[in-house]
Amino acid sequence: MATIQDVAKLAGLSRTTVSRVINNHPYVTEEKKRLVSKAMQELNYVPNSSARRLRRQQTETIAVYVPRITNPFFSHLVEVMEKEAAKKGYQLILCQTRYKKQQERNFLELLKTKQVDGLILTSIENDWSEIEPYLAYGPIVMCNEYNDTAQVPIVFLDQIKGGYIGTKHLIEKGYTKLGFCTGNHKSSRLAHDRHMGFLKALNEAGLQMKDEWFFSSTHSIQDGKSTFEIIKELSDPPEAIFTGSDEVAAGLVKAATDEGWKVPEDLAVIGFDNQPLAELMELTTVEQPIETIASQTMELMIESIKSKRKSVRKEVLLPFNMIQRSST
Amino acid sequence: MATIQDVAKLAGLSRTTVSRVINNHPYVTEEKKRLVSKAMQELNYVPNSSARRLRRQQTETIAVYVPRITNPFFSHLVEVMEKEAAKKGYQLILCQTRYKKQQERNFLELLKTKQVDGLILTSIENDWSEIEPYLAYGPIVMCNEYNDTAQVPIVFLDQIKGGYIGTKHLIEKGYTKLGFCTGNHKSSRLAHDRHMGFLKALNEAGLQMKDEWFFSSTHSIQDGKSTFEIIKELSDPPEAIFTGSDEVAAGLVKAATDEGWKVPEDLAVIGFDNQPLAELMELTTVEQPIETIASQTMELMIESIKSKRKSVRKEVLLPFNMIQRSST
DNA sequence: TTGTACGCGTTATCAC
DNA sequence: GTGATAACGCGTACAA
Repeated sequence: MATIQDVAKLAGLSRTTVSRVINNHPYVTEEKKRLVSKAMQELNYVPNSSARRLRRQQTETIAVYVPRITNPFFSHLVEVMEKEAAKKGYQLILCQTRYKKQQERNFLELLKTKQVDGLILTSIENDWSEIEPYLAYGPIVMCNEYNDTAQVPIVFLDQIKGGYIGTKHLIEKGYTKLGFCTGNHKSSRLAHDRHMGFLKALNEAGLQMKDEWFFSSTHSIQDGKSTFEIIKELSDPPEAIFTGSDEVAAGLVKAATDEGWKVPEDLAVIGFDNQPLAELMELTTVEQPIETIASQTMELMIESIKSKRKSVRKEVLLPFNMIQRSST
Repeated sequence: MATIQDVAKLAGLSRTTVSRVINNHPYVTEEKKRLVSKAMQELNYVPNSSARRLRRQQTETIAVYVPRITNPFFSHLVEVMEKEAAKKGYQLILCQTRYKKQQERNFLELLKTKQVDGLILTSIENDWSEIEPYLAYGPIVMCNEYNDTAQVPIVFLDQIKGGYIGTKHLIEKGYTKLGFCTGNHKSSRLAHDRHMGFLKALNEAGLQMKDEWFFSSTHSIQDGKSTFEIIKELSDPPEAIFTGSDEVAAGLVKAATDEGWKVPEDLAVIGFDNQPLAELMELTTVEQPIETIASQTMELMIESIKSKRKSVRKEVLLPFNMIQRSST
């Protein structure tokens, strides 16, 4: 492995000059530049990045926390982030917290041990108070998570609005008996907000909702199918369902059509996320602007790294899109 | 930021001793160990990983190349790899080649500049001759890609067999008119092999195939739907279709049932991968043992890093599973 | 415009 | 058992 020293020797110059050429410093004669370049080529030289990191005290690497990369929402987020990061010369380290507090805490050490310049959190398992101290070691940006007090940039969606516009859409289509499916209702701020939006739209329209039209702990395709099994037994079933997820919506539609129900005539369904599934099942869905969230987040991250200022709170609120297909 | 020097000073010992404690070297008195630990805690000290990397000449980081992380096959692969890597104290850098030669070549510099200890390739865009020279800088392991000559560990599936068992299944179910969908037929070894397996099963059963039952450049759900549009116009349509992808299979089934065809009575379809889509549409599919591929690959990678021997060829061949559902 | 010399934070080597 | 000291490879203040 050739070092900068070897290049210097071959070029008959000092290490300093070689370093200057590598880093495009001014005050180097064209002639010496050529000499250095030639020597570098000849020796197949590349700067050693570990040494650079130590010297410059930065790594050009960013850690991204996701619960699991197989979740299409997060993989899409990461896809765009990696692209944006690469464009600006940064690498991405993938950290899957697997919804575990301990796992998340382990990864925090990356920032402390200077293995990365910053942290992007797309989901948070621990209390903010656990994470806050690490701000001392480098910037943190939150993405798609919300916290009232954290003094960091936050890029997020107004999930109340998301619930609202989806529900409003159903109401405008003329449905009056609306059902609601949600995931982990109690713990998640996100699920809670969507529910608020749902209720707000209901209130505005003066609609009532039956308790038996509320379904919690629905996450998967299978959950959607099971939910339909319950619905079809109801004496007074809902006409339309707001689901917080395309998976659940897809399961509902599949089970319903298998049973001979017509969608949307017998049962309308609206999903969330606009995943490939939604296209397949022709689901109307509330689309989250994933590409924008991701690129904005990355931009704020790199900005924070470069500015080296104290972290400050900054909220970036992004809008949703309704994608209408044939399920409503 | 506290350094090892600060700890030494506070503990009233030398850097050497502190380093010994950190790295669990023998020959340190219990008493001094305690002293050092106390000082470390007090200063909230963590070893600087850049300095460590420079000194030890290794990074405990592995780069994983995938075309795009949003492809469920690759995200599943990466999910498991990250998990295995973390278990053994390694980080993963995500590199999306986006099916571009240039992009792939850019990432190769990671190995050369010592930013990672090794490379895992789950797809290859460039000729092997482009990549081979980088073996001088660190180990490379291939995963789900095949190459005849590369002197590296290769973990892969016998795609000929994959095509064969899927087709055999259709034949055993009694179908005799078999169609075939493939992606990028000409360039990809993988697609080519599956086709070979398909033909082998056909031959063994003494079956003939019509040219019009062969569909190339099919990748997406939409392609599956379009393929059905062609099939339904044929005067002599196939009874069953082998597709190289659950997406295509799902699109086919969706379009067919929408048109009032019964699956599998009017048209049987078999997918590939066992993605969530396959469960939703109740697709029979050929499952690739993704978790095994991923963990075996990671194991070989870490082994290669640790052994520091010259890279040698080693083939690990893994079997498929048939998952039978109601589409056949 | 170029070179000298020092430091980034660790760990390995060798003395004691 | 413990402690100087010298690398690891690079960048930069300062001097020339």
